[in-house]
Amino acid sequence: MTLKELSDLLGLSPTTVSRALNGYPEVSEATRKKVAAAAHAHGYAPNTRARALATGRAMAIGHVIPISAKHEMVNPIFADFTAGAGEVYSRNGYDMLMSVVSDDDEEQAYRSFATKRNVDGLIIHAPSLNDQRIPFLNDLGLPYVVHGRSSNATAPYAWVDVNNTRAFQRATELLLDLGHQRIALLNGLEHMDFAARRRAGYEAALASRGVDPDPSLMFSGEMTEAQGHDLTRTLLARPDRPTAILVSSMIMAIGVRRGIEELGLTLGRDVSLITYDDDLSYFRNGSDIPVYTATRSSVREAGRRAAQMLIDIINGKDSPTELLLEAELTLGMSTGPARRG
Amino acid sequence: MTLKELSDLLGLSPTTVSRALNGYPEVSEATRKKVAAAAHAHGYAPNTRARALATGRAMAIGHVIPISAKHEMVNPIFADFTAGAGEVYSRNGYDMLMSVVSDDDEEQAYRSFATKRNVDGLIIHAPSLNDQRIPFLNDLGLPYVVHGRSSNATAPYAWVDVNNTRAFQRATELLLDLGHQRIALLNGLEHMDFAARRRAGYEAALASRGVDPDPSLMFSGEMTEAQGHDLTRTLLARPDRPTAILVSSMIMAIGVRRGIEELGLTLGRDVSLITYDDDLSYFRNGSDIPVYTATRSSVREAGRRAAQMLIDIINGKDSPTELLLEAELTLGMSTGPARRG
DNA sequence: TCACACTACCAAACCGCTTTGGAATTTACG
DNA sequence: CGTAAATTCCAAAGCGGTTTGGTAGTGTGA
Repeated sequence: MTLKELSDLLGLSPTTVSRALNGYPEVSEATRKKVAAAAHAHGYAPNTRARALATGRAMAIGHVIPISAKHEMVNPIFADFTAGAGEVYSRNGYDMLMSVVSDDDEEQAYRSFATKRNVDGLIIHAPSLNDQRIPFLNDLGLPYVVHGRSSNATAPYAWVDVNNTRAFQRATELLLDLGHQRIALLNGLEHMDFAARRRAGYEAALASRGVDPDPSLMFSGEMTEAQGHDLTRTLLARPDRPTAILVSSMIMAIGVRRGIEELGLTLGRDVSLITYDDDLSYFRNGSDIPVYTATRSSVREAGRRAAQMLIDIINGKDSPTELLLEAELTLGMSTGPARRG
Repeated sequence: MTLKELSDLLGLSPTTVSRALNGYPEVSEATRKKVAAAAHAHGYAPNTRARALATGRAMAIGHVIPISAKHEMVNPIFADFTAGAGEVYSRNGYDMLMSVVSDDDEEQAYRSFATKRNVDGLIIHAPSLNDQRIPFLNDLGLPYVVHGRSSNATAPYAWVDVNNTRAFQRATELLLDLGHQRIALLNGLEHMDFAARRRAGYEAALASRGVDPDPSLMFSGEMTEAQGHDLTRTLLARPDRPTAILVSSMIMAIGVRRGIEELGLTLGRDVSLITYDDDLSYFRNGSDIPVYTATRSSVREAGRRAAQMLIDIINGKDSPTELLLEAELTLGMSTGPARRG
């Protein structure tokens, strides 16, 4: 069913039918009703491609999912972020276009979106400290929103981020309040912006209490379960082992827990643990009392906010283009007072 | 840069330029070279929307991500499946269109894809035993491939699936070989096809050894960590507690492990555990020796195969439209001989 | 009654590409 | 050399919508 067929059926011109369906005022209420009814009855919906060509708007947003070439790893938060963004898109009539590329080819993917003109905007994930995509995209002229920030960026850009510094500062302070002095940090890769900020928060808390940071307690790497386990085993084998561990991801925390329990130690009693929790839908942190004490922030909500921000930008609304979400610190069973050595 | 601009620049007609770029024979090698060079130099790529309109092909595949309205849960395997499929799509010039919908609205989402004509095919996830989407999509006339199968479907359909029955049969046999008699099954929701097949495999193995299945050891529900933990606690509190547990998902297995260890028991010694492992990139099962004994199959590879199958169907190749992948059974540290009561 | 402003509709151009149906030029052959 | 067959290119017609620039028809005020 095309517009022309529908208009022939109604004895109207395509112009009028189009206007009726798109809510233009130059059409009487009576015919608008008739048109709407007929469209519904015959299951007519405008062909996206034709409409996009005529309006110059693709009504689609592009997400580039980079895959670490080395580790073939997909960031586990994409699914939930995407779900949040997707809600907003469909509510606003936008499609979501995903492009899965090896992280070497990422720039090419953006360029291709731009020249092929099949999206109206982009969401950028996982920015590094000095992310080259930002100047690149500023040149490209396609609107975009970054999920996260890039500390060293010089030009302005739109972003939605969590206050990673504050979150880790508060978590560290809680551990210090509980009497912990040797606190290990299992962080993400430190060229990533979020990881650098988390470390800054951790160090700030230590500094404010006059505790010297011990570089041998600080790690950064891929946030996998195995990594969490292995690092924990190494850490706890030391004579001067830490009494608390601060972890950048729930998945890694699970590995930490495994390491702790393999040694016959009890989480929350022998070793305290606070983790960052992205509130992933398939990995809720306990049912009633959280298993892990955690700084929590919904990545799904971040997806919703970023999507809305991007749509606003595309539509020329001058709403704020920077949004800092606070993480909440929820007490679970993985923290307790430091035990006297 | 449009085709017309490029052709003006070259002093050629749009026709010739289009043909040169698309590899049609009616153009001399010399001009083809010239055109290709100019296109590259000016960064020209055809406007997807216009091309789609002209050719009648969207060059895009739709994925509908249903979100459980009740639990707001995103299936964690989507990310990896998507990554696999995405690789194949981009290699073949296809885009991937995602639509996130509450599972009540799923049919509407397919219909919308069909009437708006913005995809050439669909991938269907998580089929139930008697999935209504199959007859619905057969009527709709949009090619599709199902990730999984629907046992009660009457009409034929294209699918890529893992041999769930065989996988769970072998896993159960291994436990029986180790002397376990009371084996619990923590399964997914049993209206889902994969869960029903896994149970069938489990029951077949028990039957072949003359072990009576005990319905009180069989559970089905959402495969979350919390669920795994809670069920395990309940099971192990029983006087006639099972000596082994068979679990349908790695994430659930982590909860099972937590439950076991909270009771001061040791995994692989006091209680054996085999899990289904989808080989998720962010949750590799141990580094050298797997933590869990598992029936493993790469959901990423399934994504690749399903995508290729769909593209073949769209292009009218008559390659096979049914693909059954076998899971491998890998030994980890979570299984051991049954201990004498 | 006439000019003027609305209202309700429509014809045709356009978005940027592909493709059909020639037309012009070159090559091949008797 | 003349003609048939290739070769190489192009004009124009779609694809299915939106949008510009009208034109009838109705209502208002002088």
